[in-house]
Amino acid sequence: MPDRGERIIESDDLRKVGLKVTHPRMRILDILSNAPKKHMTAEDVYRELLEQGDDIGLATVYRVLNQFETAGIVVRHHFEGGQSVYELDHGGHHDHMVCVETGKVIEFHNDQIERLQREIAEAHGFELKDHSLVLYVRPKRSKA
Amino acid sequence: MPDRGERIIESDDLRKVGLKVTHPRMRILDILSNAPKKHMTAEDVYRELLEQGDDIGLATVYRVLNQFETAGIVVRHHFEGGQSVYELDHGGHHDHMVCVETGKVIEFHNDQIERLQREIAEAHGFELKDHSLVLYVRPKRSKA
DNA sequence: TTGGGTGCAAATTGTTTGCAATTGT
DNA sequence: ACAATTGCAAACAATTTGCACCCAA
Repeated sequence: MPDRGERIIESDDLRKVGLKVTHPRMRILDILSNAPKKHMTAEDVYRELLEQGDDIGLATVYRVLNQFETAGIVVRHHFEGGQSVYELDHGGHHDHMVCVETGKVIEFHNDQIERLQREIAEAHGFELKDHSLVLYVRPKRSKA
Repeated sequence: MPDRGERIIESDDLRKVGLKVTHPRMRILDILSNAPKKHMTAEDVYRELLEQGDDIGLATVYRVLNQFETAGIVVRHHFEGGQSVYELDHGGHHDHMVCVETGKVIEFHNDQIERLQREIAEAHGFELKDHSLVLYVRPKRSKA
């Protein structure tokens, strides 16, 4: 099976963006790559590190995540509820759907919506630089 | 000209939702109704109150805005950049476009996008409860 | 009168930063 | 060796909360 853009990020990717290959950075990359949840808060990552026996400070987690964001290795999202959530940036842009009951995050992409957004911005004399779309959903009731 | 849903919110609206008609609440409603910016942060409202000579605490502004949100009198948005912004809820739903250069906020509504969102949620076995769409734009360059 | 409302200061929450010690290269 | 990186604690920013006093109903 051809890998669908799920390329694993490794040491070279860090060097490439001018970041030294340190233990904390590699561990955080590993967590982000292998964790069951693709979208994690800084605290999530921190707790996971502790559980795996790594003694890395929360401040470092924040610093590293910021550097990764700047380097384009992770994307930061601001869903409702204060904390930022981070996810590895595998390239393909997508939007999110958050289940308000389970908290589960589903990714999706819709070309038509993307195009409409661009058109709307244009129509108002603007150029679309970026956007944020989050659908808050709940499981379709069987009959309730 | 028929008023296009720009109904002014008054004392009765507060009583209706079980909130006493107090000076701070009325003043904040007034600011929200007559301010040049329709989208304000708690600090924006607070500063405006001070400028108008009202001596109302910042904590009260936050408390009142929260009560208003719960009561459905205002809507709270989380654009990029920490602070929450509030705007009077005049009923009609709309999304936002934020100019990353001037900070200006433009409202828009697009039925097609609304419909697509509902369809996407359905297609994933969910029911759309709410959504948040913000376009980050910049003035279309003349030639730069 | 009286329970909700307010101001102020102190407490929280999420995140950033200063600095001395540590570590990749 | 030397600059980059980390850990820890202190600093921050936005928002919330405890409590004694105050005011709308």
